[in-house]
This record gives sequence, structure tokens and C-alpha cells, in this order.
Amino acid sequence: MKKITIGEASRTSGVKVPTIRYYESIGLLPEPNRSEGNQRAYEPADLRRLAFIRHARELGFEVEAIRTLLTLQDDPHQSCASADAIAKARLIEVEQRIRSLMALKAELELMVEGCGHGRVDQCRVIEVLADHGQCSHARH
Amino acid sequence: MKKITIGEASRTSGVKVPTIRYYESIGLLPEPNRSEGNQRAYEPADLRRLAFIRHARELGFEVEAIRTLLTLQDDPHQSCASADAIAKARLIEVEQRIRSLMALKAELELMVEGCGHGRVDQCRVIEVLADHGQCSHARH
DNA sequence: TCTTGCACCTCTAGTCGCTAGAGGATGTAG
DNA sequence: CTACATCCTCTAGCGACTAGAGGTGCAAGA
Repeated sequence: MKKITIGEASRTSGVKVPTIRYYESIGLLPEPNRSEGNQRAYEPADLRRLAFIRHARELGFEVEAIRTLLTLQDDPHQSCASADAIAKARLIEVEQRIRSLMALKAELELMVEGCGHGRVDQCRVIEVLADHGQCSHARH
Repeated sequence: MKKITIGEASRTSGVKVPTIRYYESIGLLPEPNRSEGNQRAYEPADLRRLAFIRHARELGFEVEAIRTLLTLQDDPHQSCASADAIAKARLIEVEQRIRSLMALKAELELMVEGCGHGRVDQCRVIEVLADHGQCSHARH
């Protein structure tokens, strides 16, 4: 049973060293055992937990949501309704965000296309920003 | 020439009062004249500037980008190449964000659909989070 | 054995764009 | 004149890290 240093944990999980320590400080990761020289010594289970956290963060789950998901994972006999609800809520957020970004994209495209590449006083980018009324009236 | 209070400026621009003071503190808005009682007294030009800022923020431009756009607007004889570049960069950011959110949406949908609404140990949501290999290999 | 040099430790403070709250002054309507 | 809303400044907090200072541990080469 070789001990896993924080650096190895970082390399295998793709989570930066200070971020791992941060996760520990906010209680997402348990405090690992320490070596004689007071260095963190992780175990495979910690690496799995770290991978879980990383994946969830990549999917945009907030730390509090991840905290809940982790407690669910820790107790596999519970109903998964909460996990389901958290994922659904995240899905709805993502869908809304996509919609608003699409509207935004349309408006930016209009701005960029309309730019005559001349001087600022003819610039559609500046003009549109200065006058919301010129927008294609995307909801924002 | 009636003086415009910060509250009126807030109502007409839709920017909250503390946010207006914040914009002043970081130099996006000029320091307005003060009334006898030391209250800010805005002028129409300030309201236009505030509207510009708000619109740009809604489009997701960062404060530093807005700072540049504002200096461009202040000097209309400059080339609008910078404004154009800033808007284009923002457009690219938005497009990338949309792409990554679409991938994310697909993965969340798989998770949610796959949830059997039973116990956690059969929950696809938890399972997928725990094992990245189960992803549809969206790039993340 | 010594030394070099990297990885580790803790702690504090900074990032971005606000937002909240304390504690007090001013302005306005009845 | 009294409420009460609005204004003022100032500091601290949010989320999720990130950066840096100042120090210790450890493994490998000379």
C-alpha cells in the first residue's frame, strides 16, 4: 500500500493541488492520513471521490449540489430522488443558459456583421451598445 | 436642468443603486457633481453611459472590455477595429460556451433519462458522475 | 555527507462583479 | 414637525478557486 501524495492525486485526477486542499477545507474531501513529515497520504477511495467531484464540477454542478450528491453516494440505500432532482434542475439551468446565449449570439453577429471597419462614429458595435432599441429584441 | 438622483438613474437604467456606485468606484462612470447635501446629481450623458454599460454587461462583456469600448466611444475618430475585435472575441466565447453547454445538456439528459427512480445504488446519475468513462464522451 | 531543487506545508489575500448590512445624514410629504 | 424614504460611506461577503509568502520534507546526484 503505497501512499499517494497530493501531487499524484492532482495528476491522476486533473484537479490542481491547491484546489484539492480547498476541497478538503470545505469538507468535500475527507482529511487524509498524514505521513511522518505531515504530508497528505491519499488512498484509492479518495481518488475516486476526487474524480466524482471533478466530473460533477465539469458538468457545472455547484459545490453544495455536489455535497448532497456525495452524501447520497455514501449511502446507497437511499432513494435517488434527490440526485434525480439535482440533475434535472441542472438540466433546466443549462437549457435556459443555452437559450439566452443563442439570443446573445444572434445579437453579437448582427453587431459584428454590421461593422463597416471604419471609424468609431460609424461603428455598429458601439452604436448598438449605446442604443438598446437597435437590438433585435432578444430578451435581455 | 433638474438634477437626477442616483435612485432615478437606477430606475431609468435598470442598474441597481449600489452597482452604480460600484461602477463609479472602478472608474466606469465619472464622478458626478454633488448636491448641497452631498448627494450625486447625474446628467443625461451619465444616463446614456450607464445604459451603454448595462447593455454591454447584458451581452456578457467584461468590465475591462467595456472600459475599452467606452474610451472608443468617447473618441469617435478612432478606428473601430478594437471595438470590432472585442465584439468578435466575445462572439467566439459565446459560440464555444454554447457548444460546451450542448454537450453538457446531452450528458445530463442521458443521466436523467437513465434514472430508474429507485435506490441510489442503481442510480444512473450517481453512477455516471462516479465514472467518467460512462459519458457519451463529450469533450469535457 | 552535502547540497540542490522540487514538492509539500500553512496562511493570507486576491480574483470578478457585484450584494448586503451597519450606522448615519438628507430630503420630502403630510 | 414628524415620519419615512432615500441618500451617504464603509466594510465584509458571495463562489470557486488562484497566487504568493515563508517555511519544511524528501529524493537524487556530486
